[in-house]
Amino acid sequence: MDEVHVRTRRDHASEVAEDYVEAIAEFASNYGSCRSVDLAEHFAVKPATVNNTIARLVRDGLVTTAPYQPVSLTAKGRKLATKCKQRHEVVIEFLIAMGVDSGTAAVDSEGMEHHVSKKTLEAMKRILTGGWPEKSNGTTPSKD
Amino acid sequence: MDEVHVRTRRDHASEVAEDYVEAIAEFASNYGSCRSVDLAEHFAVKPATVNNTIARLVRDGLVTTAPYQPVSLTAKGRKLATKCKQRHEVVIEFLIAMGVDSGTAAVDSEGMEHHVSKKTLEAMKRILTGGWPEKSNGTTPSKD
DNA sequence: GCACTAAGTTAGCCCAGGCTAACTTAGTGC
DNA sequence: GCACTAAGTTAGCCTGGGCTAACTTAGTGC
Repeated sequence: MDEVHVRTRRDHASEVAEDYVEAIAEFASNYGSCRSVDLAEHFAVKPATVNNTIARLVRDGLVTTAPYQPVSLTAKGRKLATKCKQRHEVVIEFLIAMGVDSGTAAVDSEGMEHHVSKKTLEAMKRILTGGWPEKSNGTTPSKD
Repeated sequence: MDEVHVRTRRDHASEVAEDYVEAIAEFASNYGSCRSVDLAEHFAVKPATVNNTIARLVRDGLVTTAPYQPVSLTAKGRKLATKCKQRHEVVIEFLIAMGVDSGTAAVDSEGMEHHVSKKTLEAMKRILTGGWPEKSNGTTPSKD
């Protein structure tokens, strides 16, 4: 299955976009709006880099902005942000439940979340609410 | 903690290198040697791309090669390959133990493994051998 | 030993995502 | 209302990791 790597590369491409919309939503909800400088600080990158990235997000229909104006999410961007935030929270919670300290959980989840498929996410939720699967009760061989 | 993102970006940079040394070790052990065409097929990329990547690996002291010759790992490369392989195996095994089907586990692990820290890996091993942590038995606040 | 094929190489291109340096704009103080 | 500062923008550069197209090399058949 070399398609595996194709998929992984595809996930990769949208990572920064996902991180940005998530952060933008966070700033908007905490401070009413999200400025470039907020994002630059949050991601530890330079303002010019933020500008670059925002341009791509605009191109991809995830955010809107105007010169010297804060950025805001489109409906599409908001939807993605919500999805990412929920996924991120589940992953962190899961790591902590595994016994990982919260600092490590924060770092690891940041990288991992983008590669956690819907199915794996469901498994995490299942375990968080219902506990670890008793023995091998089937592994329900789903068709991919 | 915006250092989080710095770390994630750093992990990122070495992902391809890790995947390559792992694959090279695999081919070497299965077929005695590893050719460019093997890697191209395995990662679903073009031969020219493999060449590019190999050049970086040589630069970074992970592999050695000569024109029209198979590539082989340096000691450093072998060490990295071993580490990655073990980590990869633990992650897959863990996902499957979680109740994720093996196809999904293969894909997800491919992306996730590079972001799984030593501590999270230890937690996975602990759970695989000793079971899910009963209640919150401390979370042993390690000092990062 | 020559031709053909498969493998590998080289050059030149693209995009993502970083950077610096230099500039412009907006907002505040006085 | 002007000056200063903080924020944002623009241009130009770099690396990683992809690509195509055209070439070279190695190995095989006959």
